[in-house]
Amino acid sequence: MVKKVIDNGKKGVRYNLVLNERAQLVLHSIIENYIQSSEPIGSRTLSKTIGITLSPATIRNIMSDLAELGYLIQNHTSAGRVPTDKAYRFYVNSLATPPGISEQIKEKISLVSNEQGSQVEAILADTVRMLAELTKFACVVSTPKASVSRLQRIELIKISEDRILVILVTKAGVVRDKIIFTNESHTQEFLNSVAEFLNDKFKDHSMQEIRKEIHQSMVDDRTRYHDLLAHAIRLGKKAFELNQPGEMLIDGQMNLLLDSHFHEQSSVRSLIDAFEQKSAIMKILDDSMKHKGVHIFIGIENDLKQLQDCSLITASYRNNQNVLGSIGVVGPTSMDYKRIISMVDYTAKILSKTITEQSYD
Amino acid sequence: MVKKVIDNGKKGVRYNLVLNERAQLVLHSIIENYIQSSEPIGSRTLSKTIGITLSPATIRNIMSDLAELGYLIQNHTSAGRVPTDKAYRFYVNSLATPPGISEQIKEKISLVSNEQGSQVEAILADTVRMLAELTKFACVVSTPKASVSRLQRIELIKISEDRILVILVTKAGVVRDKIIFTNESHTQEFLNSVAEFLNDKFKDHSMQEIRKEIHQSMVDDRTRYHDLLAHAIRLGKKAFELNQPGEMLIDGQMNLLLDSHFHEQSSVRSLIDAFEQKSAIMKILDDSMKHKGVHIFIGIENDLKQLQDCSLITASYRNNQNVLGSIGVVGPTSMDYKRIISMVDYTAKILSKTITEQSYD
DNA sequence: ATTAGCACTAACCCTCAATGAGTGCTAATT
DNA sequence: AATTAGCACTCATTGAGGGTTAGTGCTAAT
Repeated sequence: MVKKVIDNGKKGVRYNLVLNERAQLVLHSIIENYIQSSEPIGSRTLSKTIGITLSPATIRNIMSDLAELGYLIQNHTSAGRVPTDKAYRFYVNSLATPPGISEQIKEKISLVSNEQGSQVEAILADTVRMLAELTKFACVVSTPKASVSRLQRIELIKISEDRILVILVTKAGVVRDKIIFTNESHTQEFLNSVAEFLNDKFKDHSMQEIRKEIHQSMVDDRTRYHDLLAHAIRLGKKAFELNQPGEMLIDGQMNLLLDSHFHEQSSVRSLIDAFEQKSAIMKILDDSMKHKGVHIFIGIENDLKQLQDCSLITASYRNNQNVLGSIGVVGPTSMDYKRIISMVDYTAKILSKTITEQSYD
Repeated sequence: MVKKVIDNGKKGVRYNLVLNERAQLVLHSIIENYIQSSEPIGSRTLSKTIGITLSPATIRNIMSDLAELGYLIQNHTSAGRVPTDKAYRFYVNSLATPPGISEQIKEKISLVSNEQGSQVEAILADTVRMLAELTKFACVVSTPKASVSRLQRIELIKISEDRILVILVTKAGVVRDKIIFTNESHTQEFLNSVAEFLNDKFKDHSMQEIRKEIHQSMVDDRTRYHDLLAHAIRLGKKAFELNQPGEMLIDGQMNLLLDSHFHEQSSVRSLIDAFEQKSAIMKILDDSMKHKGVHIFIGIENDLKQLQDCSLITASYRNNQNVLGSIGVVGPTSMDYKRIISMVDYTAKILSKTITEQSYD
């Protein structure tokens, strides 16, 4: 029978990582209580709500040890204790991944964007809005990465003497348009042949590949002697240039401002800035695309300073070809992890399903 | 010499609309003070800041009358007075329209979206963001109305057996894409001829006109005997169907939440809802498109309940053909009208200029 | 018609004491 | 040896009392 909060099997080495079962139970209970109430948890309260019979005094001792180990902190001497980021990390690690989810919520998530023929962007917008409404936190989703998307079709439309509208349709169903400028004037017929050429050559290739291949062609001697080819390559280079830095949709930022956890903190302003700049959050979403399943970033685990009072729950979505992007929730570190994790996980799955059906294959 | 606050030239008829000059001056001064300080204005304070020499007692009398006429209210007996919506209406009506604007601000506004070849949506997004930053309030802009835009070009792209991607480019430079479903499968070549036909027939027509003409054609007997024509009309009907309900871009909502005027009120939640629904605000923007110049909606003048603690300043923007949409600022009723009006006015002008240059003509 | 004077009001701020939830420590109990 | 009861202590929170202040409305004097 284990007897101390810390029990690594060796005497003398006191501050180690392993908590005995009872300590784990206490910590678990404190965290769940705190998630519910958002108020510091005292030993008396806990001794009532915790399952087993344990006097306040005993709990105090355990809590004291947990505090020493960095799982809990006190705001002041005579206050209850509050979980630290380390505690939340312990908590989410101990959760079965992903936790269950009620049928009711499942249905709400599934009902989003069942309109036939919706564009991908619209699906994403609907999804992120739904998730924000459901979680009452801020939600973000990155649009399908241009570099990994495969070309379905390219169109070139002459809109003035020196401007050409380029339309790129990817297999994932994303339509991107941009305007490129030319020095020489082309007829629409000529542009059609160029587009046809590019379609033939690059259909099903990823944007990344296409850019590489175009670069290759440009150093290729043959290009210089073939008029259509030369023009196609020149225009193609401009058309496939990565100028879309990858978009991100945000919804429910307001929820954060109304949330009591942020309402009183001065960090609100900087949090907003983080959202407005987008790039930093985008980076987190990008990173999480590389891994499978749900990702969790708790407080200080976030590189970004402004997010160190928040937790991020992310999950990637995909079609049957590629991982396309990821979706995430930003909330206070004391969020209801079970609930949010399961929602994000399920939403990502439904989103993947919807987008796969929508893909042009 | 006028002797009473109210002076309409007739004795006995006391509560009328005309304020004498001194009363106007007092009211004006109260409003400008309040806009500056956001704190109730007392007679003592005012007697110091107001230009002419006037004892607090006299001012008290005038203020009392103004209160009776509904220009001022007191939160409690021993507090200073605060302007009502009616007062702000008086104030903005008395302003030279539009007030001047500093060169520094002009420059900031002009610097937005000077990137060559930006898409209209990008220009609008940049503009609304700039305006939000400048005003520190929430800003909205409606994207060019589809119905009045003139067709520059239509493209039909086959993306699967039963799906066609429609790309509409308007003269104003807006690119819209949507997917339509067909029962029968067409080759890309056929779609090209259909698109060519539609381009020939409808280029430079407004979407509204096009829909009408298509409707006409469908009841026309000839259509039935001409295969290409019949298909073109059938596909065209779907392609030009108005499914884009008119978009709206919002920025700086956060500014409102951080604004002290809203921070403490319970109306925050409903204000956010108003923004999320969009439709109500969209309607206001649409209405303001019909009139020229800057439009001002103060507090209760807004039909929408949730906006009755706000004022809206809007102005329409246009290219050299049509009024396209409008841009607006949403802030507290006690906003600095001079500043905001001039900013909105100037921004709308710059936006019109930029978009006109961008138009495909 | 204007102003000075005065009584009155209500918010705001400060202090102070009581309350209560919570702790840490020690000694008694199991 | 672990657990618990008891107790002294801490500190945020609350509410009452009192002074201060900015402001009003009314009346009488100018």
